[in-house]
Amino acid sequence: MATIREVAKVAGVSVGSVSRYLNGYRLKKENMENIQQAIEELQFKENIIAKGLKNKKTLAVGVVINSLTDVFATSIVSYLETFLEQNNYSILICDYNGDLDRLKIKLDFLYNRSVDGLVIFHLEEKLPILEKMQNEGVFIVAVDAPIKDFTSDAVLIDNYAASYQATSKLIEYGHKQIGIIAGDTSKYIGKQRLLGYEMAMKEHGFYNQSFIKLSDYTRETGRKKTLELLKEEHLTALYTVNYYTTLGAVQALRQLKLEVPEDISLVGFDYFETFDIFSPKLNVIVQPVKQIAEKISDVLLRKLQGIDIDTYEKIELSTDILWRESVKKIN
Amino acid sequence: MATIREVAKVAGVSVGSVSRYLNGYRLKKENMENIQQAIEELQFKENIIAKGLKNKKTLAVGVVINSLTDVFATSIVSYLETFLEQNNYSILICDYNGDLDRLKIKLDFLYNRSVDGLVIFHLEEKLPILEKMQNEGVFIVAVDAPIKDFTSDAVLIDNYAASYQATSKLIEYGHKQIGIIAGDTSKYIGKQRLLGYEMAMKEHGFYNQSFIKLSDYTRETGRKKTLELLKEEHLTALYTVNYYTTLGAVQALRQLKLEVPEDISLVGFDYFETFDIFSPKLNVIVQPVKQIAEKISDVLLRKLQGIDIDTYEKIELSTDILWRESVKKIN
DNA sequence: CTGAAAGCGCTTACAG
DNA sequence: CTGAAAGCGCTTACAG
Repeated sequence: MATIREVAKVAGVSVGSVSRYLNGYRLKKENMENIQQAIEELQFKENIIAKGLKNKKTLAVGVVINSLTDVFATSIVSYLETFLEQNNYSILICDYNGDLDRLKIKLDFLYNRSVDGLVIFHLEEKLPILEKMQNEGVFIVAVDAPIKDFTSDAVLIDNYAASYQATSKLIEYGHKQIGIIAGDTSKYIGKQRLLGYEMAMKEHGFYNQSFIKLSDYTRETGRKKTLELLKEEHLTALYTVNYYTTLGAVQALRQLKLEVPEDISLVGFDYFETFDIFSPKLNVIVQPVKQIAEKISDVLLRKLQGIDIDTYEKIELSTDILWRESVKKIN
Repeated sequence: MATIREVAKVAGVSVGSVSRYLNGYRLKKENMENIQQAIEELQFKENIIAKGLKNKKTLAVGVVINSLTDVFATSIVSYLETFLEQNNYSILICDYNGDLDRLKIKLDFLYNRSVDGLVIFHLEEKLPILEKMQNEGVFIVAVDAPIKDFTSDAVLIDNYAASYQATSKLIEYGHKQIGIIAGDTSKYIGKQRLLGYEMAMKEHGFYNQSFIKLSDYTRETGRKKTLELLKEEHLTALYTVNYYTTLGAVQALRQLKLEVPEDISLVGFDYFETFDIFSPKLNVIVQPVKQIAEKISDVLLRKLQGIDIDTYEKIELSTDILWRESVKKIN
């Protein structure tokens, strides 16, 4: 727990010189060597707190996700943590489990912690605290969905194109009766994912409103809506718009003793290893998790370094589709 | 971004008084009111960094888990984050994905951040950095497994009893040929979970070494080992010692077209919602996730408040068993 | 290139 | 109960 002051004494220089050395300035060669030696001798570790007090920087980034048990979000956070750590930024993580009041508490908490940056997942409504933070110089990156009426950097995927492609591909395979278990279409992601499907269906004249069920991204609702939809309509294919909905659909198909792809084809969203216990292997839209994390950290680190501070980027990444065994060609 | 100094000026008192007020000391009633008013007027927010510099406290706790996509660990962290946040502590989260070098880097990072506490999951080998941190006053809590030759608080579950109970229950149901896909038995958890099984089997004279396969907690190895085991031995029941191994076993049984529980009974470890897409519903050992988080934060917060600083607790929580449809009674 | 000094926003022992 | 002052461990404009 030596301080810069002790290092200075041992090295025979002033504290200012030690500070400069630590911050990469060039000193007289001899001084640099002496300082380095003193640092090692004393096992000096710089005090990030004290540094932060002067610099008005905490080297901390708040990350807010809905749930820490959401594998999609945490797999992004996992990469992000590594990238930021490599740049000496730590992550303060918070989740709020869909409770808006808790979200506000957590944001207040991060505000009080004076984080330098904030990464916020799937939030669409602007909150006053966000503006306050932004005004005080906190860089905010929205992930998954842009925040309405709020200018910030955003890293998104092209949800519309993802759905459009998946649906088109099903159509290519001869399907016309394609159902969708959509998400909350009052929100950005849900809307985009539904629109892409609708566009593809309309282009081929297959659009039918009764093929559409709205759900809430949970497994259980996904399961119920799938059961409902299949009771009402005869479908040859089904498209489910997120991981948990896909799980629910799989469960429903099993309850109905429908075989995939013999009885019905299935395309899901978001790949996770767990899916591979299903046979046949599901066809799924894959989000570029690592790339998303890279973009978030790129955008954020640039700003944190003071580069292009007042231009905002909205980055939209394309998705991939893992085409395996759960879709059958029909005529 | 008002400071204590400005508040003092507006309230007509000294900075010391404002500081005392903020820290809960009683002042003259009038002064307290003036200070409170000034705080609101100026929207004063205390600077945790500056506070930390004086107090030598960061109000931050490092949390190290193997993988941010491990739902078991993150569900504990989710509770933990809430409990700590309520006490004004933030969580710095790190994962290392099984890479010991990365683990060391992350621990160094947390050391440099001067965290006040450290929660470290499933680490068994002591590392020099841990001793260094402990010597400098960082409170360390081991979760999942105790750290060998290292004295710290620990929050564990009774793995031995969990296995013993599960196996005994299978025996009660008439099973004698009970296989186990165990974990890494060179490690604490793997060993304990195997020992409990062995003890139950031995007590009834059913022990047979060929019923045992060692695995590595991954789905894929779990799958392979299950296939091997069932090719070699005729079993009426199988016990799998963690979540991912259980997933692998389910997959293997499916490949072999074995029905649960008609053809073979199955007991798994760790309950997660995902399991419920399987029919029949699996019988699983359940760890008390929320309680684990509570104990971690209790132990840690006490120490952080300076209570019982030099006694260490090893808390072993009992598990529960969710007994549902995947075990058949036989005679 | 480098030292002396002021200051970041707090806390707290000291004196009254 | 409270003010003045020193100090936590750094950074940096200023002067040389």
